[in-house]
Amino acid sequence: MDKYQGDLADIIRASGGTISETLGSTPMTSGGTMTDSWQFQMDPLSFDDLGHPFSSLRDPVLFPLDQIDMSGGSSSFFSNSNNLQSDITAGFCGGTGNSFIGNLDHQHQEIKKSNNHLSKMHQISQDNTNLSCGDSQSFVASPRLLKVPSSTLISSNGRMVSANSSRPANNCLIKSTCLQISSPRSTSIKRRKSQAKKVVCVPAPTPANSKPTGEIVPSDLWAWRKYGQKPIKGSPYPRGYYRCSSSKGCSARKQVERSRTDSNMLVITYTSEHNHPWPTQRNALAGSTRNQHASKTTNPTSKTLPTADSQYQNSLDLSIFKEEKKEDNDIGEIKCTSITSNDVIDKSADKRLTEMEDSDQFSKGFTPFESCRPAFLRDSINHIPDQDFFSDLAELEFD
DNA sequence: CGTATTTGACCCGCGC
DNA sequence: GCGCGGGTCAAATACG
Repeated sequence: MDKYQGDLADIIRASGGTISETLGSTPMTSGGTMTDSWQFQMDPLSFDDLGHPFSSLRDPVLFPLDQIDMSGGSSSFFSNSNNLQSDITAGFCGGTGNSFIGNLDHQHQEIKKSNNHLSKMHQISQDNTNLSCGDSQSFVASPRLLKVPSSTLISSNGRMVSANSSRPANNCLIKSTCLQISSPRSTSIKRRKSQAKKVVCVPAPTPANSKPTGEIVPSDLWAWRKYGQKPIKGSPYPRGYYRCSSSKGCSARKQVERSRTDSNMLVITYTSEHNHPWPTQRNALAGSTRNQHASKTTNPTSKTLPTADSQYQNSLDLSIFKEEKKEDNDIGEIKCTSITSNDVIDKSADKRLTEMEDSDQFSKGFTPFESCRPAFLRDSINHIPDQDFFSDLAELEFD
């Protein structure tokens, strides 16, 4: 394979993270379905710094992908190979220093290359338009699966989010984010293509009254305002366009669409970064109040449908994922315990966290999110790649 | 009245 | 250059 050299100014960052759950202790196989795999109704962004959609981008952590089988279905996650020669996409995940990553055949292999995450990467290309989270061949078999090795409190919207408490979680798998780095050839690519993007896949919240084509969008800490919707060729589902409404002039945007192959999955693409601090809880809920109300009063056939954020937020549970056991060579199981639920959505995240910290749960071994977040992620967020980082990256050879 | 959503029109990148 | 498709704009509308 040719040698690709990245350019610092030519880096396109695209990442996403999600969490899935295996069925019991049985690892997912390439023949599995995402429907079976995804049980958590949580915002994958929670693994960022309390929901910052781009926080992971500040410091991409690159995993050696030589342990990952990128053949067959794995690579089909990025199914468009038109840009194979020009784009380098390096997968990376968050986790502890001794994280586990890889496809199903390797997920128990330990990767200990903290000193050189760039040792090897696998070149793949990405075309957001072809993302198909629900495609078992493309996503379940994706190598971007990471077990969470440490106790993890999942947070979203500045709140604690949870999995469906009716079904205890066992092993939690985090689909890693991706770092897409273009080659010098792509410097000529127009702005639209070179925008930083972060693509995440999440299970589509499905309130009882939602429609199959629903517009239920998992919320994050930011306030979003919908400014457009377009039908997408080849997809039965429209794509919604949202921009940040927390701050005037913020260029952050996101697109939400349903997976073409699994309507239970949502593909959310974040573009641009927020240019302002975290919104307050009140701001974060801006726009949802009306819709929450509307969802209760509006005729289902009404032209104005309730937004997804409000409905989804209503269904959020507050949960803690506790590491059940941990072995030297394995990460053990992570158990999900639901603590609170619907009645807390109007409280601030801080208050919730405080309540949780004061509860007996913590005294019995649960830890708050900030402290139990995988150290690997913590460190990565606090560390900004320096020039050497990218120099090393540029000198990588891919075969 | 302020804010959010809807939706057709328009703009623009991109392939042919 | 042309047409397609995706992204954005902005007027109309809905709602509190």
